[in-house]
Amino acid sequence: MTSSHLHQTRCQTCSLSSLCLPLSLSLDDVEQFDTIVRRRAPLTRGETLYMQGEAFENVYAVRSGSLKQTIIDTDGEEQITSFYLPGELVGLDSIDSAVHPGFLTALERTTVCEIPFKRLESLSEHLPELRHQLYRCMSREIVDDRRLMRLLSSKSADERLASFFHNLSIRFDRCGHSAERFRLPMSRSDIGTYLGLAIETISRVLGRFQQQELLTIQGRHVEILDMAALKKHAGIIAPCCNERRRA
Amino acid sequence: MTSSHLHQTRCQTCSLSSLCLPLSLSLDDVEQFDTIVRRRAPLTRGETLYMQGEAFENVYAVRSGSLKQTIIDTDGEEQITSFYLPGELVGLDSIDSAVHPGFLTALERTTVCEIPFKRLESLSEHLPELRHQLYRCMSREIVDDRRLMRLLSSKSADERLASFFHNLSIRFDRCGHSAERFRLPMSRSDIGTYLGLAIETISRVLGRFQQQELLTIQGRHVEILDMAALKKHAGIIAPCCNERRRA
DNA sequence: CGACGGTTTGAGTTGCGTCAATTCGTGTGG
DNA sequence: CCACACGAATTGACGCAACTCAAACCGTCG
Repeated sequence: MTSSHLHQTRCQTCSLSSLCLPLSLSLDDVEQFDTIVRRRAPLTRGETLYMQGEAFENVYAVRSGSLKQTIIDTDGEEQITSFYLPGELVGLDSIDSAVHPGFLTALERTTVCEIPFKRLESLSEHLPELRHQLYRCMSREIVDDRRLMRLLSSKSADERLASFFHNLSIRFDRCGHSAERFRLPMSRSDIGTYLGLAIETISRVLGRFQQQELLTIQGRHVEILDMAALKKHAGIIAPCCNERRRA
Repeated sequence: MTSSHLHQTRCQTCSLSSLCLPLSLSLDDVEQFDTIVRRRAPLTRGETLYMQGEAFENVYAVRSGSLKQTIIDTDGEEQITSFYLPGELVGLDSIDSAVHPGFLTALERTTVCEIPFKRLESLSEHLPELRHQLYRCMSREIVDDRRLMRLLSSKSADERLASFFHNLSIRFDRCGHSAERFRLPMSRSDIGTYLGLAIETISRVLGRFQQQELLTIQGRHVEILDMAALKKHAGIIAPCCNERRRA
């Protein structure tokens, strides 16, 4: 039956476990961890995992697909603050206020693991590695946000987009896709909102990138032709943060 | 003698303890916590607490004064990613890579408490409240960074500065200063780098704010005359995040 | 008093946003 | 199966907010 099917998958056999919270846990510990994880039915494109203002109960690990976080400001403007790919942890920004600061929406068919935060917290009492991993995840999120801040505060449209694609490439690579060819899960408009650029600017810059033969892009299919040049265009280089992570 | 003087101050008697990590600890627990905290000699204006690339060992709680974090990008450009005021925790972004991502520099005479992270982590094993407080601090830092991202990605110079002053006002208020009158610890140039604006723009906008009688500013002395109007100018309103925090 | 950061003010330039029109792509219904 | 419709993406023309460069001003410290 369906519900048992949903519970079949386990951390022990998950291909993403080397990216996810169980990262540095022993087999025994992973087994303990696995018991508090709930598998959810897949979300379809556009479906929301939670709403802005909703009470915070769980964090989520992305298994497949992708999501975006959208925050609606007091002035009613919509902003995208982050995208989440497989192996990444969603909801860490909700701990402080115990309320979700934004909407979490699936960009495509997406499966996530639901992890009740209270139980995660208690479990972390006896698993120092898990605790450390949690601290690291949150710390990394801060570092990544700071990188985006620097991008937004002083970089040109070209640099922002080059950095964006370079960053995506690294993250797709890490979760088992190709670093050179991938399908964009988000629309141009999403990219624009995220990078603080008008959709028309996105379009123009991508046109330029194709002329310069940095990459090709048709619809949502991207192929990066000259990674080195893309990196150079980016200015702020993501790998300096990302290499270390793997260590 | 001096060194004993430095160790005199204790968390139990610190006026900031209600903002800081010991926030929700019992008296006994605060005492335990206090034993791992090291008081340092004050930093003078311009002195660095740590350098970019240095190994991460400690986090720091600001007791008095203020600091800025500066990151030098691969392209050599200098960016200020955050300011830290009394009661705030510094260094949480260094956990992931175990290396400080930027320089931490005192903006004025500043005292900090040094907290060895390894010992903090072990201590947190037996103090659930401390653990939770740490998670909250990190989560809050993410939320605050996201707010700045939204500011940078789509707000005008006026909105950025209004939001900046409003935010400062709240934070000064929280650590015991006046919300309406305070001394800016940072230069206009620092503000510009932080908000992604040219120093000339800062100057012009502040001129405009004075004409509109939102505030007066001479040198570094600020007086906010019309908090409500300032808030309205800000668009993104900080308090929505900050009110919750106190709950 | 003169020198030197830090700040303000002015004039000219430009990257990107806005508006508007066109094209492309995909799904729908006759 | 084609025609139509609708949203997503592109392209072009134009304006403006903020940047850059340059000069003047200010406070402070030797």
